[in-house]
Amino acid sequence: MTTTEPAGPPPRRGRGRPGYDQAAILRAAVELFNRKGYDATSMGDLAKELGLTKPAIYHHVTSKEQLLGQALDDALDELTAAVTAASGEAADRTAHERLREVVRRSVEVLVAHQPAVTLLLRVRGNSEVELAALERRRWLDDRLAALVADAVAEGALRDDVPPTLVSRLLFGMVNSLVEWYRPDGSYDRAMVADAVTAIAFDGLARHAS
Amino acid sequence: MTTTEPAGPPPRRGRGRPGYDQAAILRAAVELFNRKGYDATSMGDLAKELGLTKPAIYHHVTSKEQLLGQALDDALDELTAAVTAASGEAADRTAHERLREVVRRSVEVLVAHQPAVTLLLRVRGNSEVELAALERRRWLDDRLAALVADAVAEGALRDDVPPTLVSRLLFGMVNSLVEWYRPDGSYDRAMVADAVTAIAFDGLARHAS
DNA sequence: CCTACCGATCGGTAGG
DNA sequence: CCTACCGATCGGTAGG
Repeated sequence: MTTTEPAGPPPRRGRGRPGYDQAAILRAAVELFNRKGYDATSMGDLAKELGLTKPAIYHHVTSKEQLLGQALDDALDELTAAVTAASGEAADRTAHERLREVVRRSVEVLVAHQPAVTLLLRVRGNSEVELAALERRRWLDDRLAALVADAVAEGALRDDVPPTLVSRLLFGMVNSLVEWYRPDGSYDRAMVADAVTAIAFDGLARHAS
Repeated sequence: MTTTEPAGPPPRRGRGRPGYDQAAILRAAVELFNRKGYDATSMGDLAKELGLTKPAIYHHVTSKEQLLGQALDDALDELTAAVTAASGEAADRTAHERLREVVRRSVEVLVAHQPAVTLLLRVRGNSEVELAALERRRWLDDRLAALVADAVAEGALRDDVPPTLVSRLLFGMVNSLVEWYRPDGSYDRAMVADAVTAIAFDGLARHAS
C-alpha cells in the first residue's frame, strides 16, 4: 500500500513546486470517474480538480485509459485475493463456511476499496482495457457460483432455487453496497458485513428462536 | 403502451421509404445506451444502428437528452405505479404483506421494463434530466424505506439491523437483476420473483422445516 | 541536466 | 430524409 494522505492540497516536496504523484492523480481520477462517469469526465475536468493544467497531468500519466485500467486492476486484485483466500484450500472447511467468509471478505473489500470497485462494477466493455477487466470479473463470478453450488450440494443451502441464481442475487446484494455506502456514514464496516451476512443467510424475517 | 414489434428491419409504411417512429428510435437508443453507456453512445452510433443518417434521427427526436429523459420517465412511471399500488391503502393489510408485494411487483417491473430501468439505475446526475430522475428515484427509495420501517415496527422483520440498511440491501438485491437478467434466459419472470422473495425473507440457509 | 510544469495547439469527433 | 457543414470540445502532445 502507498501512503494514504487525506485529500487536500498537494504536498510540498523539497523547495520545488507543489507536486502530485501518480497515486494521487489516480485517486482523484477514480473519484471523478465515479461521480460523473468515465466518458463524461474529461482530462480537463481532472486537471481542474487538481489545480493543474492538462499537460501537467500527462507528465505523470500516459493516458486516460491507463488510469481506468489501473483502478480496475486494483479492484480486481483485491477481489481476487478475497475470493482465493476464502475459497481455496478446501479440505478442512465446509463450502458453507467458505462461502460465508467470501461474503464477509467481499464486503470488506467493497468498503475498503469502494471507489475502484464501483468503477469495476460499471464497466461496459467499451475498450480493450474494459474487456480485459470483464474477463477477470467473469472468472471471479464463476468461482463464486461454484462455491454456492458446492454449498447447496453439501446440503447447507436451500435447493429450491438454482445455485447460479442464488449466486447472482447474493453477490448482487453485496455489490449494491457501492451505490450507497459512505465511509463517513452511520454504518461501520463490521456492522455492514454482519448485516449482509445475517440477511443473506437467515433472511429478513424475524427468527423463530 | 405503443405496439411492441420484435426488433428487425424498419416497417414499411405506405409507399414511402422505410420509416421509424419515435418509439422505435427510443427502443434502439435505450439498448445502445445500456450496451455502451449514455456518454459513450453518439447519435452517429444510433443512426448507424438504425441504418439512417444522423440528421434523419433529428427528424424524429429533438435531442439525445430527450431520448434519455423519456426512457427514465418510463422506468420511473412503472416503478412508481408498482410502489403506490402495493404500499398505498394500508388499513386492511400488514406492512409485511405490503412489503412482500412491493418486492414482487418491483421484480416484475424490472423484468418487463429492464432496458429503461437499467438506464435509470446508472444515472449519475450529469444534467437537469438526470437530476430530475434522481429526485423521483429518491422519493421511491424513501417510500420503500418507510415500508420496511413499518414492517420492523410491526414485529414482522428482524430488528437487529437498522431498517434503512435493510431497505438498501433488499432493494440492492432486487435492482441487481438488471445486471444479468435476460428475458430469453433460463429463468422466467415468476421464477425470479419467487427466488428473490424467498431468499430475501427466509434467507439462503436450508429451512428447519 | 533534472523535475515539474505552462501556453498553445494538434488531428478528430461530438451534438446539432 | 440527405449532403454539407457549424461552434465547441475531446484526448493527447508540441516546443520551451
